[in-house]
Amino acid sequence: MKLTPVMEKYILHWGEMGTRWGVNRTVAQIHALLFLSERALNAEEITETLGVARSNVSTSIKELQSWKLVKVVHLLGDRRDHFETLKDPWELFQTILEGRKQRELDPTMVMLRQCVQESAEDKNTPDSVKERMETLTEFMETLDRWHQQVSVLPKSTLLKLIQLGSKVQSILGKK
Amino acid sequence: MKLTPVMEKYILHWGEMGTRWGVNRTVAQIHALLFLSERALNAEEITETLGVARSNVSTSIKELQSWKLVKVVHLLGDRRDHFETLKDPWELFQTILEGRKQRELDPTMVMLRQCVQESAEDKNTPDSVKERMETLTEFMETLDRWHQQVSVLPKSTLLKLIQLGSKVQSILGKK
DNA sequence: CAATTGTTTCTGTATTTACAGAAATTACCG
DNA sequence: CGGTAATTTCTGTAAATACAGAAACAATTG
Repeated sequence: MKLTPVMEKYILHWGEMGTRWGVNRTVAQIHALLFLSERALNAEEITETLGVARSNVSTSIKELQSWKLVKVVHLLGDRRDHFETLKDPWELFQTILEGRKQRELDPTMVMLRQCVQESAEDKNTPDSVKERMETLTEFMETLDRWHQQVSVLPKSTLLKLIQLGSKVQSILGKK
Repeated sequence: MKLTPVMEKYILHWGEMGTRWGVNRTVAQIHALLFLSERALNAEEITETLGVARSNVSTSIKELQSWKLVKVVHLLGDRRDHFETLKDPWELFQTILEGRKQRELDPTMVMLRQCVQESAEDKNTPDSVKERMETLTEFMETLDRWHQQVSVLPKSTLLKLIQLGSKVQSILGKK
């Protein structure tokens, strides 16, 4: 696939940011490429366009699939896998948020619950520590419940909520 | 500072997760330690408790300060800096969110605006690509405005909003 | 204005992560 | 059931990151 300078700029930047987002450069670059591409691309095309090893593309796509950001499609008369990504920014955002929650929050919530449990019958751990762990656990669980409920709302509702901005305050006040 | 097994577990886990959160182990461990600690700790105490090099503590604290997660306090009759962190989960969450936005979103928004500008008078870049970049830019700017407005709302309002969960839908409907 | 105490920056090493190229595996076709 | 195309896994190397210990720097006090 041929890239114009702007496209190249976009892909390179996305790649740089990838490391900050918790994925490696190639993973992020592939995502950027697929995001800009009008059609699904096969591994070979990705390899050539980005100038990375074929194996690297394979591994990176698996990673993107684990994030549910890329899916396979097939074209009639072509044996090769073709890949495409979500094009809608909102869906993209939700998917990434979900992935990050799973990787960055869920394990901690498990650990916190264990800590709260274990510390219950623990005479040595100061009460202040126990309390702090409990407060944090509860906060994260509240946040989690909120996320669960909100994530299933229709996109239009969420968009409305976001457009509302700080005006939610008045609406909440009335409640 | 003496650690009980639960505290150790918490700190070690926090350290492991740190890498996923975009900071290194020591940075995250120090944050965990300060979060559990009842009083502000000096660098020496942190060094001993965590068993890391003094210099490492110094660098890590600077990093935590750049996140606005740690601040210095002084005790009467003690020349040494003492460090403490936010204890309120909600404030913690907001601060981390703010830091991540700055590091992970703001640079991309700058880049996107440039791309949109540059592609305006660009004959080679396909329209579909331009449109996709524009849509993404607008989405991120909407999200950004929302964040700006919401971040200044009082904690109580936000907590109310979160407790509400999917019930916002009915309230929005009425609007 | 030495001596002491506290803090930061520098330097080299160890660890981790990313990735290319080769080898192996799998799927498909005549 | 060979043969070929497509994909994945393996292996070694390169690059990036984390960190200890040393050196340098700064501030405070008698």
